[in-house]
Amino acid sequence: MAGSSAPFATLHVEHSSTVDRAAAELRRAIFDGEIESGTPLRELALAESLGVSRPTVREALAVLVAEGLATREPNRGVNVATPEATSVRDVCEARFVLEGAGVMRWDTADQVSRDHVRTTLRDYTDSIAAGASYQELNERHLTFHVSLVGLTQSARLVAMAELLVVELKLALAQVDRIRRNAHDQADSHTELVTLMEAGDLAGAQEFLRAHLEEAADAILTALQVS
Amino acid sequence: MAGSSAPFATLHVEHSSTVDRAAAELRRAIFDGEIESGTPLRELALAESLGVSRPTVREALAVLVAEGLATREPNRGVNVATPEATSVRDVCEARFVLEGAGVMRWDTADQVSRDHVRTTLRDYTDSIAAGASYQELNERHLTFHVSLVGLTQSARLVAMAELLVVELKLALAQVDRIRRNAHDQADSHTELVTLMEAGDLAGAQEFLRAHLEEAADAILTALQVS
DNA sequence: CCATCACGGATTGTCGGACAATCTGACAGG
DNA sequence: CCTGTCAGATTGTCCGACAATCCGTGATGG
Repeated sequence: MAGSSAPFATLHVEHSSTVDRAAAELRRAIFDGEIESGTPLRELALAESLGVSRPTVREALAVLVAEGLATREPNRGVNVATPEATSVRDVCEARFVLEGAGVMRWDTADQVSRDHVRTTLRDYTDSIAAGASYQELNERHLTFHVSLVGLTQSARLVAMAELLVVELKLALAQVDRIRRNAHDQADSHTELVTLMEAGDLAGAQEFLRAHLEEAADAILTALQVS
Repeated sequence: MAGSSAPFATLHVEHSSTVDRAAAELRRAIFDGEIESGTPLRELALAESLGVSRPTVREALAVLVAEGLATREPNRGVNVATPEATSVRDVCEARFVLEGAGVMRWDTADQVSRDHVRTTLRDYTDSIAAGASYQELNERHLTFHVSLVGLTQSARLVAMAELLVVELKLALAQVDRIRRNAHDQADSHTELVTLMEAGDLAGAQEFLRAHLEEAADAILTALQVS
């Protein structure tokens, strides 16, 4: 009515359905450690706790299973997924493929994607400097890694990377002692971007490989201890 | 009871739930072209047609949406997804990242994965020689491409590749004139494996890139015509 | 004593029906 | 032309119910 050809492009209300809210609540409970890994998620009990009906709970559980946060065994219900050593390694390998592909495309990526990488890195380092909470640091850290995948310009690869990150957050929820490493990793990420800016993509990729393997090892040793 | 430590390893009954069967039936109908792209999938009508209840249909539709075969608009139901030009390009790009990563790991992959690539290639060429149906040729062709991703040794990357293939099959269902290219592509695949066996991984990757782009172009022109 | 079988409780898988909220489309009115 | 209203259709969510399946426990028989 008032003007340009595409007005209000940035406006939208979040149309959260009950299922979405239930799934979000379960996700939060898992990431916050309120529900231990391996816990069976009984439909009836959840329906009572969440104040929704059993069909709604079933749909929410289906979402969690699709995300890899929980596993369904036929006729035996849904349990919170337990991160295995093999799956941590697998996630690490998959992340290297996706993020490494992004790194190698630094030169051919568009300006927006590169700026996004710089922005997420600065957000991360700022959060460290501000002494943010463990939760927020993790969030920013992983957001930066996903932004690397964005350099491939492929929405589907980014979506896949986000799925991997969800699984990683599940593993991290088991071992929150990882928080100690947050500071050490900060410089590491800055150096990664510096390498890319300098045009040394192969070096950056090798750097990324080492970084991811180190992270996987840290998680694995922490998992073994607990 | 009778013998070795791991008997009956290859035995298993298919524990198909009603939801799985309903989803499979819908998938088949979509791939066979019985349901055109963009068709709304009404829950009540499907429940009657499939002879199952509406909640079951809802779950099956959720599966299809998660696979990317259909899209859900809140309060407006689910429609069969329509392959856009951008999504075809995106799938192509994502496939190149995944399959290319597999190609580059030919040397470091284990024997089983390499043999799997050889097997799927032979199955494909055999099917061509035997003059198999269009459906079967497509199936074998895409199975070969997924086996390339298997060279990364990452189960998650393979799962992602299979998701991409599902979306590609949706696009192919719209343009079955692609079948003409089946023969032309056969040699192309054999040459790809030959390059890898010879150790020219970079060449193989470049070959793959050209192959995928060519396929994407073929689909896109076919889509534009229709 | 040990292996097998039978049984009860608990949980899931599936079903039918029901109602409110929302969207679509058409129609009347300014 | 734009706005407001209404009826019909469809989805989102809920409730209650039942069969099928799985688990652990205890009885049975060799």
